Amino acid sequence: MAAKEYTHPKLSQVTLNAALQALSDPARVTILRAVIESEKGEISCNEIPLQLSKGTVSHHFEALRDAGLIRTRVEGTKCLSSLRREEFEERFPGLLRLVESEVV
Amino acid sequence: MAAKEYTHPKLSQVTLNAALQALSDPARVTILRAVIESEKGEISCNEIPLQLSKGTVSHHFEALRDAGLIRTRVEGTKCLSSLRREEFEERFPGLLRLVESEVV
DNA sequence: TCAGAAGTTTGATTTTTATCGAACAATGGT
DNA sequence: ACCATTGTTCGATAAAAATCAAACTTCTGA
Repeated sequence: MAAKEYTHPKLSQVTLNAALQALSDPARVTILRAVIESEKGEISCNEIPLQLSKGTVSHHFEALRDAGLIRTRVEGTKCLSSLRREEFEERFPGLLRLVESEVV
Repeated sequence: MAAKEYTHPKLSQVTLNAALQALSDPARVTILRAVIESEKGEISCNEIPLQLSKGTVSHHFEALRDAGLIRTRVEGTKCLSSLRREEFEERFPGLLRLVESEVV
């Protein structure tokens, strides 16, 4: 779908707790990494390597959005998400790095 | 009580997910900050400024211990917990700083 | 104009986590 | 020896989060 206008919080409105909460779910970290590693810096919902229903994936994207981690824009019938790297980094320095560097 | 010997994981055994999970609960963050700010670097369970039952507080301490955030030792009839700052910092650089610096 | 694709939303279910109160165990002081 | 203090553990309950399936919306392309 589309015509949906996504809302993105200012990073100043995001609490550390909300950020940690969002990052403490393995599925969301997988999604976030997929976003980060996507070729064009943008990825659509159904490109995620997870065995989860559409609804669930949609919820996880919303959670990441609400935590200020990603931004989403509509493009035709799909919606593309990308990392809000600079803003998030400024708000919570070093946190993204942990998620990105962690191998285990 | 005592005679209980607490087990502390090696930091290498702690996953980022477990650490974030442990830190994503407000009560545990409150406890952790109390540990950090305690005069002698050690604090006992019932010195925590929270309206939670003994059992619940005990569980939270266990969670922090399992996440490699604190170490606990027995001293007479009480048990004293302190921050595993260096080890945790080495494993997850910058994470503690966020918890400590966050005002909101 | 119609079918298919892409997400969202809703309602229900399951799983996980937090919480409490009570029973229990070890210690220290009296 | 007691008993109060300090935590732990257990069983039950409640609250929160994840998940799915199905219905729905919007867009695109035939």
